[in-house]
Amino acid sequence: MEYSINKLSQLAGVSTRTLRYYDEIGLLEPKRISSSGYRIYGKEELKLLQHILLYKELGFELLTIKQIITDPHFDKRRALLSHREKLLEQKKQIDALIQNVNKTLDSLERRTEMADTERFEGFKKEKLLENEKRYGKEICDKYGEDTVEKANKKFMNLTEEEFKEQEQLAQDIIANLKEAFKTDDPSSELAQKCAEMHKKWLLYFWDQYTPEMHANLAKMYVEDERFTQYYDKEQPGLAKFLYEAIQIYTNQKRT
Amino acid sequence: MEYSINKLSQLAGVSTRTLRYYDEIGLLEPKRISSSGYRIYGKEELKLLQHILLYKELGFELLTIKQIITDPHFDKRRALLSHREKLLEQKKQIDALIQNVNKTLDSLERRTEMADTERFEGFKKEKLLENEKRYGKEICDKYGEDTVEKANKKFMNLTEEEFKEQEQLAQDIIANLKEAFKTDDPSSELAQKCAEMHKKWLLYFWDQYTPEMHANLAKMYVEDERFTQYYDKEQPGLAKFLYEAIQIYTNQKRT
DNA sequence: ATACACGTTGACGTAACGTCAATGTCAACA
DNA sequence: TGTTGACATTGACGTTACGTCAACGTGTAT
Repeated sequence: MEYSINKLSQLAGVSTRTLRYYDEIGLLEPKRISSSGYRIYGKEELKLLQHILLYKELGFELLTIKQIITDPHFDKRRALLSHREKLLEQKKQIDALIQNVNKTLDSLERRTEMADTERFEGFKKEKLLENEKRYGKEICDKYGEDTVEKANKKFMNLTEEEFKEQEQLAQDIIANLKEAFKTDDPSSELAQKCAEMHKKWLLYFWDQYTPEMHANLAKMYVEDERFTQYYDKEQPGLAKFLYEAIQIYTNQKRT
Repeated sequence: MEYSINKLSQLAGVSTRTLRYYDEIGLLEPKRISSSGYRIYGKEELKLLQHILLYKELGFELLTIKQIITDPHFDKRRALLSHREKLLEQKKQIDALIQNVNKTLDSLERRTEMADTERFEGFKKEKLLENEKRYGKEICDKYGEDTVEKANKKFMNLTEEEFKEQEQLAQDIIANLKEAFKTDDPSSELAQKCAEMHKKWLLYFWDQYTPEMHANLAKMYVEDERFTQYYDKEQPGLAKFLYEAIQIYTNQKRT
């Protein structure tokens, strides 16, 4: 029994375009070509095609399928195992995305449903959520969940006034830092004042302070681009400058 | 503060190609273009870009993101909800794929680990698995799990000899059917003999037989391409011919 | 002779960029 | 002032697995 491209496509339930494509990439070639150039397939090709479709249903790429069916020594078990790993990985990613979407939905609902009196509390919660989404794991890993918990609690206890002070202070630090940056000397008086202001700012969120912790945080300012960016968007190099200023500042404190 | 394309890309952690692409599709255009044609971005663009990346992390398509950020009346909640649905759907699909891969792995292991004495049992199990993978749900839905269970059990009880008989019979049916097909008359003697042979064949798997069940199955031969294909691969139209022969055969039986 | 179904190759489009290539611009240094 | 090197531009191809034309050739029935 021989089949034209149309018949084979109907038997197997794929489009003729698909068969032509498989021919093109050498995945499934017709048994022979008729004098007028028509593709002619045989029973073998039908079987092969069914094999191909089986693997396709498992989500394999055509290139991989080609290897599987052309090389009979190909280790199918290994291929299946690694493929399963890939699928599990994908599943994990999708789960993470779903969680992420859920969080975003949460914060959205909070914002719309919040009464005016609760607005500030909701606002802070949202900031926390945002923060968690951006840095979540890393911070916990570095400082321990306990420390993070405490910081969050302190943050939630801020009054609206304190919050505004803190914001203002953050702005002042940047302004002074920009000035100090011109001197290009992180040990300059102004730069050291910035480091001190930065410490004061931290105490809005931390309930204990050690020079080590301060120096450690500063290191993150240059190592993690998400922090770097906060200062560098005002002036490239500002994050590193602050880092150096804080190193000098905390070294003096420790001696 | 103004940023060149390179600075912005570093601040936000994306490639310059990405920024050019976003410009190309009108997702994020620079604040202005310098006299020499350079793209120049401002702080606003940085913020917008961060928003874009936020949505991108959630797995939104760029086209959707464009709508979200350009139209402030866009219903973000609805977008998030429907997006979550999409993700859940994807997750379900991946789960199904994983199950499928697991089954395939199972049947593979059975084949390799099987001792010679168990070969035939393993072989039958594999056939069943294969079958289940191909038709699983539909058959159960049509006949009820109970009937399917019984049929599977009967199948597993076949001796090697019976199995071979059954295979031979299936081949004979096709051969006769091809002959009968030439007459183009499903009520012809030969065609009716085929219907009877088909009944006999069925009794290898079914422990009860009614003309209704037989006629019903025949209907599936023309309605479900996976069955059609089994006969049509020998001769287009064969499945339908058998269907008609069986209809006539069972109608006579019922009157 | 004509109609009509069926076949062919070739090309573009998809999503979101990566990766060249060819060429222009800018600041700094010898 | 010429040159170097970093940075910018546009343009184009490649990626995956086909869908969807277009332009054109074949086979068969009327």
